[in-house]
Amino acid sequence: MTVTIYDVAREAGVSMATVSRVVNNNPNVKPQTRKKVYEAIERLGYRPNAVARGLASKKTTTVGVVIPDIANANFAEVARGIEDIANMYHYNIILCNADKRKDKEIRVINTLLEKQVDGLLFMGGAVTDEHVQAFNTSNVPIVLCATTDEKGVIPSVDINHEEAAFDAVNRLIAEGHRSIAMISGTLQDPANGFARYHGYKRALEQAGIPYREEYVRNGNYKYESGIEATQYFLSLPERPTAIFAATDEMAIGSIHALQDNGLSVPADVSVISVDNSRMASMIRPLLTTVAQPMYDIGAVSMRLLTKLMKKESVDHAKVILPHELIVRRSVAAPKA
Amino acid sequence: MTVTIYDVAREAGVSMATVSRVVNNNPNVKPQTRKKVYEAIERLGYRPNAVARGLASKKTTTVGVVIPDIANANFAEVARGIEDIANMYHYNIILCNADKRKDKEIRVINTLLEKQVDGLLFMGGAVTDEHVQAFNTSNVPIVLCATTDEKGVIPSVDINHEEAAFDAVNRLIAEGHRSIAMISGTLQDPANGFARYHGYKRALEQAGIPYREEYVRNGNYKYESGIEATQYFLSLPERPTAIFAATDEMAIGSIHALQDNGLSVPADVSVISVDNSRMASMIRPLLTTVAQPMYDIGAVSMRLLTKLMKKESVDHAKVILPHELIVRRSVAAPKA
DNA sequence: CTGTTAGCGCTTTCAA
DNA sequence: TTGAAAGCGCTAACAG
Repeated sequence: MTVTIYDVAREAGVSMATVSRVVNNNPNVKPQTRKKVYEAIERLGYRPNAVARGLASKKTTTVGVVIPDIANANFAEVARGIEDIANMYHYNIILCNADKRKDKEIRVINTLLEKQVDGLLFMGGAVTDEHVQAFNTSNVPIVLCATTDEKGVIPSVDINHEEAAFDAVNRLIAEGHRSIAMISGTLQDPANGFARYHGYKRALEQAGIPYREEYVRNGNYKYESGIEATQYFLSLPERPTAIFAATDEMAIGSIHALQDNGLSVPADVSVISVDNSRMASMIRPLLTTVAQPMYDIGAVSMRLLTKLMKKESVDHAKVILPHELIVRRSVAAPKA
Repeated sequence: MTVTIYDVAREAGVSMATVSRVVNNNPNVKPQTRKKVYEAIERLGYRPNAVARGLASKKTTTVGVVIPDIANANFAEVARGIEDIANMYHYNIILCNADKRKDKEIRVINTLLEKQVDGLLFMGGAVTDEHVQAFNTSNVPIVLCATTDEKGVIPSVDINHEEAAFDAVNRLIAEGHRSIAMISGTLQDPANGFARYHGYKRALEQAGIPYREEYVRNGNYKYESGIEATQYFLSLPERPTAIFAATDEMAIGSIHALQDNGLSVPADVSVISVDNSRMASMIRPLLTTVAQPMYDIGAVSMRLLTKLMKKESVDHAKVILPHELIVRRSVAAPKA
């Protein structure tokens, strides 16, 4: 039924070993022999069985990727970065959604390891001891992608979320704002949530602006929660002159809530966020936001993983990619 | 180093076969024996090797997915549908981006087949004879996802793009519009491009509205091309009262181009499209658009594939999922 | 209910 | 430069 390396060997009048050498581009084969083998392969329509190869060689040229949700634009962008570089190094990707749920994360880590992936790329929620423990049940290299572990023991590539938020809020302060509200993510989320909230607080502190409880509202990263939070801010006796949203989507919700209430952005209220998603340049006014290099996070972490898999030495196993403030039109000085 | 089924067998004082039975939940094992085996597994930290299992059983519980671009929101949504159902049936997904480029598509189909996937889900550009030929080099079931082959021989799940476009344009006509422009995709693309263009033409025809060359402008699905096309329409001596865009993104570009030119949507010009992406409800005015059930396309095609992989009989191997017009606020009657 | 025994298709020493 | 042979870790008859 299926043609194997053995069939090719017989057809070409050589041994299996030689066919194997040809298929794997081993230079120690006489050109003439090589030609014979190629012809036999062609004639028989031979296709190497990667599973058998994997068993024999203990390498699958496959890496596992655990991702919170591939339908999320940010993660999809990371995934694309991963795949492009993987491709370049002839690796394939097994993709598993885990929705930032610890049990699911642990489970997929294990099935990925069962599949004998050569390496693992992990994006998720907090990286707990339990995760680390799961990682340690095997020797395959791991890199954390767009997250870090608290202990800082696992290689990772990420941006500095705290600093990104800090920069965004500082921009508002530089413009003259003193009444700055924040639409945050869930504070349980270490990266998008907690760190950004802290950046906000630090910026306020540094500028000597008192922190006000009622100026912080938790959202769920989504458009609707941006609307909801903004409506709440508008109901306050003293409404903020600027709003910092932890994500573009919430910022857009905020802008629309403002506009739907007859307010103008940025004339009446300024809005800033972090992400720089496609949508940031697809609304009016164009959104000022801090760009996160999602594609690069994926690409760099995959590149790092290839090095780890080849046991190459790696100088810094913790890489922080730079973010950048993209100034567009949603921020202006507060009204006098 | 690594603990194998053999080690477990020895530790538990049974044969490999018995361990295998336990691991695979074969009911023919005395509960007591089962318990002994589980304990040995626990003690040794045994983790089955899926590669070895794959070689022996000729099943990898892995399916290959070729996708144009995971960073594209529509495809990412499909991918999520696929993954969820795959998960449910205990399959894993190997994901390959192929950018709708035939050479890349053929290449990844082959590497996926080398990896001995149990099934293949294909999303891409046109499905040519060359594709079919590549599919036929193996016996693994294939299903086309959000595409169809011209010959109609391969199982597939998709929506009726022509009809979706037809419905959208009809809505405009029902509203009283007679000057309807279209921002199309590239006509080489069978689904999003050509079919939607045809739906547009057919709707016009049926309503007895003459087709006008200058009212059709090719875009590339992106926001910017929606802007560009709309600016062109506005430069026409007789400008259209309504615009049909082949994608939401182009529609949003169109709306902004209109607004940036001081026109109001829908008071001055109506805009309609197809996709119903998240963004459709994240702009002002809210976009009227035909919803494509992307997640379901993924889910249903994966479900179909599981049946094919189990050699279950399948009544209809060509499934067309229903689309639906989502009426929001970007369409109104033309000015008198 | 359990064990024995062949492979699955390939890579990889080791010799020649 | 080539071949022989021993596995890689597991499943799947088959026998008992």
